[in-house]
Amino acid sequence: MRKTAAPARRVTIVDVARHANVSTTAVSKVLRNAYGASPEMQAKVRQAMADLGYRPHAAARGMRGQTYSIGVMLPTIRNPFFADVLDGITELLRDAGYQVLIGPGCNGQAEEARVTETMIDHSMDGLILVAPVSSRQHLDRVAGLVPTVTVGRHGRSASYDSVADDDITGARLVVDHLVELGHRRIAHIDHLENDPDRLAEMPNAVRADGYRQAMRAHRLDEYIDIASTSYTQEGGYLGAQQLLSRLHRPTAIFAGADIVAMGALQAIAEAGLAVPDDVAVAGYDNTMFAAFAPISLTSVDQGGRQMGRNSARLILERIADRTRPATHMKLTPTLAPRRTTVTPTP
Amino acid sequence: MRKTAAPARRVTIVDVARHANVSTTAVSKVLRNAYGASPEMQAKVRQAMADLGYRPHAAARGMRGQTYSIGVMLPTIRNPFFADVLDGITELLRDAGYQVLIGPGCNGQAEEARVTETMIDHSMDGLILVAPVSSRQHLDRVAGLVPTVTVGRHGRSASYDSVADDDITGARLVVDHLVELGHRRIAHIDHLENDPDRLAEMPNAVRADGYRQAMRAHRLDEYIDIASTSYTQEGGYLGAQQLLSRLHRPTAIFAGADIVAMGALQAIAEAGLAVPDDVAVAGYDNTMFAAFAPISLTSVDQGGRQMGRNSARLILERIADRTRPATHMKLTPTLAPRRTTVTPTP
DNA sequence: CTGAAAGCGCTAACAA
DNA sequence: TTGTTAGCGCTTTCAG
Repeated sequence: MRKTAAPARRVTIVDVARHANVSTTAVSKVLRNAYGASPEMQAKVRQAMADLGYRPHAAARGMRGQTYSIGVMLPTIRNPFFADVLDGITELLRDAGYQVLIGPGCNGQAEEARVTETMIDHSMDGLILVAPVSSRQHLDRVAGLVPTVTVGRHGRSASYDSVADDDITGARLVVDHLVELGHRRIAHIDHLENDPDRLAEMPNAVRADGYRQAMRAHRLDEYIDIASTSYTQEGGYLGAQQLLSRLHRPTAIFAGADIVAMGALQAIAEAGLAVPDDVAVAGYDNTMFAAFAPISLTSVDQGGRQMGRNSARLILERIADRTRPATHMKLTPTLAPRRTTVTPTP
Repeated sequence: MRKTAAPARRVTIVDVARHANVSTTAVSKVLRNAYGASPEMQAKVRQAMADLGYRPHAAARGMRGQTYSIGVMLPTIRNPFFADVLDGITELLRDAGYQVLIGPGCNGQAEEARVTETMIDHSMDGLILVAPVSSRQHLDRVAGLVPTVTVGRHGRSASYDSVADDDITGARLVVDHLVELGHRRIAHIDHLENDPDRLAEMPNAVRADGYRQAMRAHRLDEYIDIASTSYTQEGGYLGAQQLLSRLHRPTAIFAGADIVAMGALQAIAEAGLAVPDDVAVAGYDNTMFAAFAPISLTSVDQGGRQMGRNSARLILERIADRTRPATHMKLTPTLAPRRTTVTPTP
């Protein structure tokens, strides 16, 4: 009764064609909804596909045409903000009949190159790169090989589309809010950045710039104080420790991301200080954890889900028309004030 | 000067072969470190590959041989526990020269089937399925097509390997701990499960069983109380609300996962109750957020990273030998007691 | 509207 | 040890 250990040959278009008494070309056409297949033929072929449980082999399709799959690179899956972005992406692509595969967390250019190459090697039809740290040169090379969209990053390249948040405004929202509450010693925790490209294009760098601009606008130049660590929980912890050990410690800390604020809160708690009375804290991204009651973190909402949806739309457009000029979207953030800056009035 | 919009043809083994004055077979052999290539030939070919910036086309390789890539399916990227598992997986596979692609969050069997099919369609060499909810039938079918390892799930199939946590022991650790602290009304928040397969195999169901067993062992049968919602933050929130509205409300809540405990803490805070004095809380997974000071959640550590590493090792073994008998590993968890159950003695 | 045939980049038999 | 050849499953000319 049982087949031998032979790994169960796949159903191919040849099988479908035979079953439906048509040519493989016909099957291929139906599969792609291509022009040149009568309704009867369509019906016959679809029936045969259903009967045989046929599934197109993406790898094989990729050798000549499209694979109908999109690669998404996320910097890390530990930052819940990226989950929001991903939700937006999959929501839209799923409905469009595209499959989504994710490249795993990466730190630095080498890792990113590995991930992008892997996706190209798998003949993905398009790439969505979330907050990539690679050089413009690398991004342009990738975009030359496959339609590409960046999310979060600010550069306006001619070879790929982008969706970004207006981080200057986002930082200003936080500083304005804190100043209004009476703070002057407002410090910032940043993701350390040296590369000149990234200094101009990465969201963290732009946020730091926005912070500086806003402080100056309030004539608080002398209180500008940035701890450069990294956009991780540990980075926030170490950054806050630095800031708290200043001769005059800040009364408010603006962390560049919610996950950074998490670490900062940890350091503040360990130092025996109270939030927001001793030190107020604000984050960025308005993730689930910011809204989480025991934390209740003031944060900037950049609409991650919407950014994801937009990037998906852009990649589909670019796949449809590779020659259309690059589109660059910039979304306006809003502030969600919570308990880490505002003491609730009873 | 510039090339036309032609999408830059890829470097293939034909190019490499021509450049090195050898056959394509020779190049293929070098690429695979296969037997039958002299050192000089190896050197020549490798040089040519470097000169031309050659990269193997995974999709094409997949049509005849291996793609050297593994698909990892995660139930969701919102649960930080899965990040630990993923870290263990990538750490090991990267060193083994394998690429890793991740299937995006899925809820329910239909979504899981989509993801597994997608990975099979991309000719992945192996699949690591983390806490899959699919039927055994589906898993066996998948495992028949491609080497497969499950993580977290308990069933001992003959067709795929598995790595699981001893969830019975884990639940007992929590109950013992709470009983020792004087608790009797210990309630549990579970992930609702109806399917008989999953009732026996899913970690959540086994944890609930372990909870019941441990309560009975302490002669606390009458206090057994389970709120069945889901393993999400919202599930924890709703589950805790249910439990807190009981006529006699529990003095301790054992949440089936840290992320569930997060939601429970939110509900408790909103109810104006204190942790751990009014209600003690324990979670499962010992994620970063359990260790996070403002939360400081008592939790069971099942060693996610180690589970990931083990699953990666198993998949490599199975790729190397498809006929070897299935291996099933079970790891023993430990308890990490923290402030949500134990008031620090000053 | 339909189908035969060539070929995508690679690997696996087989021959030399 | 090396090279020749025939596909893998699909799409794409190009005839019918």
